[in-house]
Amino acid sequence: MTWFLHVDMDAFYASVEQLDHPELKGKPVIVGGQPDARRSVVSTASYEARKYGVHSAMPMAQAYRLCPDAVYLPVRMKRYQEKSAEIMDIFRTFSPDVQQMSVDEAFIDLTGTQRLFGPPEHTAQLVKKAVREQAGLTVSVGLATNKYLAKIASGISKPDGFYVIPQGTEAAFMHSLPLERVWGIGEKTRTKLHKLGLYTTQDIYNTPLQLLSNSFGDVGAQFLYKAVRGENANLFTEESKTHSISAETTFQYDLCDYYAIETYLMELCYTVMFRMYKEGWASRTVQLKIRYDDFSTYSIQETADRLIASAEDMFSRAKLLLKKKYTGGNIRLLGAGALNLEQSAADTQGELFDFGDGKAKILEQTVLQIKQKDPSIKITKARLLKDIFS
DNA sequence: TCTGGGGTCCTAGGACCC
DNA sequence: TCTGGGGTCCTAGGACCC
Repeated sequence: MTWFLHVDMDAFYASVEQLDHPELKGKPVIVGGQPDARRSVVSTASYEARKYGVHSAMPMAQAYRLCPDAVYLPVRMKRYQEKSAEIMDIFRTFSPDVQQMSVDEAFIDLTGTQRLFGPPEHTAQLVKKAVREQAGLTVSVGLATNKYLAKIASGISKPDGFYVIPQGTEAAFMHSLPLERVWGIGEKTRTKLHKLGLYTTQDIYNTPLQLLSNSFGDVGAQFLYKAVRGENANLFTEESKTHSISAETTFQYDLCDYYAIETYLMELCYTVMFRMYKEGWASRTVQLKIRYDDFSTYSIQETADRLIASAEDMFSRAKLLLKKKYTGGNIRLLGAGALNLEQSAADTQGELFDFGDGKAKILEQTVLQIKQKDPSIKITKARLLKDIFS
């Protein structure tokens, strides 16, 4: 019998802040953009703040009205990643098979760990204890016979929760679950289900696969059919086929000056390309994303025959996309990305196939190396300098 | 009070080839 | 001279998740 544990850290960003600043323990803490900044949202609210109705993705201004006395803190991603790595290492002392899903959650395969740690229920408690004692944080865990159910289970009794779905009760568990808790069914799908007269997991259970296919397509129907039976066993197992790296910015005030738009686009391209250098990716596809003041959102992408050679190269491709897509108007958000990433090959052919970008790439990578050695050193394109001095 | 940023996967249609 | 069928690659948009 296979057993999977899903571990979800409780209000992760806020909890790390409370750990690093003990005087904040027991107080409402809200991590996100500045509360007085326009267009910022809540990343994480501590459970003390959630009592006031504050939750993730809520506009900061609204959170501030609900809970003006909360402590508002900016996101310190590096710190959370560091803490995350520490906790993942703790997980790996319980099983060699740890699958990290995001900064604050992971699956731990407990199949065959009985000899070392006892039954899975016991091991789950050991994991909670180890994280609490060694990392100073609480986590919620779900234990089930497949990853899909373990993931749902971990959300049942948050925070500091523990929920087991015993073998043989999988379908019964799903029948007891409100639609809002079914992973993979969001607001749009729920509305669509309601229109079909389906309000519960049991309603879906009693609907023939063929009927579901008519409304949700073969893949969607298959997902729903299996979900309500607790049978999405291999949902999180496949390696993802595609990878992408993107960066986007929502401006505090809309942009309509073409030169300013291009300058931000350049900054985004440099951000994306520098990450690709660091992580060893290559790509032939550049994507541009535009969101206007009415929130309408458009994207355009173009795949070339040859790889993006440098940040400058990516910028010139993105500029062409901007020219094609942007017809004027107020831009609220601008994004740039590289899609269909491939492993970057060793740079042995650089001289042979130098399309004039070789120098740009070497320059950019040198800048990156200097920045990595000493992050306090500021080197940047003259066009971006205004950001440094502003 | 309008609505962040970074991802993955799916669909439907078009281009192109055999 | 009214039009098959399959496969692959690409694109734009949408749904969902953390």
